[in-house]
Amino acid sequence: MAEKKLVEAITSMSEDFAQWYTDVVKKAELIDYSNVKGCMVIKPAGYAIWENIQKRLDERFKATGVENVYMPMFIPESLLQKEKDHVEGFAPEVAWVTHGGLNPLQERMCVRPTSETLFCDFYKGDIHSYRDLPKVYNQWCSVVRWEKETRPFLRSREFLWQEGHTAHATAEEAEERTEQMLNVYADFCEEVLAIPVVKGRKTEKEKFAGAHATYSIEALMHDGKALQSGTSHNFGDGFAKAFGIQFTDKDNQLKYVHQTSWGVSTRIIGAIIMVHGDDSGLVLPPEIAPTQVMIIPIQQKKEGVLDKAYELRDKLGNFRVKVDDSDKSPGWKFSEQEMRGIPLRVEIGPKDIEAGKCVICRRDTREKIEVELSQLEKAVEEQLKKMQTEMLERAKKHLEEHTYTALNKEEFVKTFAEKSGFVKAMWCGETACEEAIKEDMAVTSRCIPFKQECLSETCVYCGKPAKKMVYWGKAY
RNA sequence: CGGCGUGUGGCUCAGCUUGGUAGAGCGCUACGUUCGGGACGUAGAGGCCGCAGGUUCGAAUCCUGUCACGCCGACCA
Repeated sequence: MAEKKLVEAITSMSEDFAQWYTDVVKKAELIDYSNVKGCMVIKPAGYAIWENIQKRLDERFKATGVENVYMPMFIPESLLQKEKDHVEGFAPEVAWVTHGGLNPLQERMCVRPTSETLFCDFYKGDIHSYRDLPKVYNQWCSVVRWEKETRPFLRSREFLWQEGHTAHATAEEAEERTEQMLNVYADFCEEVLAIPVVKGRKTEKEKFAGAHATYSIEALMHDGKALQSGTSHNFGDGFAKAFGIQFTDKDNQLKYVHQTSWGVSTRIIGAIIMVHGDDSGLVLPPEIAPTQVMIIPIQQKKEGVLDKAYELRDKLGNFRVKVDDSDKSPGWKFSEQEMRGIPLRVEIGPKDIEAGKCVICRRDTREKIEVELSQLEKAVEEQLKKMQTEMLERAKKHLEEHTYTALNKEEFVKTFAEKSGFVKAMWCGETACEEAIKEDMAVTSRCIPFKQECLSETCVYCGKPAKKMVYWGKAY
């Protein structure tokens, strides 16, 4: 695809990827910076994407029996401290509320960085019998983590997400749910967002504070950096024991529940931008695009042009379609549509009307096609479908082409020095070795993929006997 | 938390070295001509120069302090 730079205001990706990202986020009007450091205003164009993500994910959740609830946003300090690893993991980045109005609180409360403790506290009182299980709750909310370095969507001090929290009678059922939700995320990413992901398990070092096991989906951005795009945790009965969540089972024995939690955040919007975007701006997969088709009238003041544009809009009622009837020039509108990543553009002017045709143009390839007006609906449907499919294919190709293998330390170091992407390599399974790799190469383990391969018998870094194949990478 | 950088109309910035009536481009408003890849003309509106002290006859400019934001690291969804 020819990457002709059409919009001056957007820095090209190859020149400065970080600046490109910021430019796109701003020019596509997804967000604005706010007066609170690290907190962003999500503007209509950005929020509409999130609403679609919510809608499409929520329907997939519900299909697996999930019910939505809402928990308080404050967590008393004593509650946060109940699970040791958990509090150690989150304490450095929580925001504290110390006053109610003018009076100091008896006990300070943090603004939830995540809600495990609240769900546990609730489940303790709500679960008594095996008949009360499983609990498969989810909430859509915002959480606060006092990050030091922030970036729009990728890392902000307050962000929107969903967090599912479940309680089960058996360890097997909890494990099943953990994997089920990871698959829901992975399928959603591929089918709706056109983002291929690597599914796997996190190492001990990278797993969630308090979890027995953490699974994640890892996506590869255009610059070769990895982005953890969704996580699913199996808590075993660790939290249950810390919080005393017990039930009487069928065999009249008192048992602890087994829990899971899983989440996807607005960070995924960052993934959409960095996987699909180009030098002209955002490129949205048709499935998730708030506006799928923008109709741009040419010479709109000429009689009949706008009427025709509105007529086409009504005819395309099955799609999310808009007419840009502002009095900007057509060229302006083209650029605007491209920066915003609207998948399809329909150009309609006097010449077209006379010929009974119009021009449609795909955002990703910029391919222009002349279409008979009578065939427009069909053509739009076809092009949107095709675009969705090809976007996934392109992203898959990028992922494959930027996934390397390394058999020994020399190759490992060399690959990361010369390339950017995932490197598959064997690992001994020791945290000390993983830490040394990070220290030495600024590379972290992304996951231990479910699809294991045996590349060699020894650890790529320390040479000890290898236990697992791991995806390594530089991460956001 | 360390390193770097920036605060001047809505936006991007010039002016600061060497103190002397606040500037440009874009955007905005009105009217007209335009319209197939960011059109043009004419007229207009809009700024106690981040904040607080200080030096000076006089501070956007010099000094001190402070706040905020951005980028790069370490830490994290």
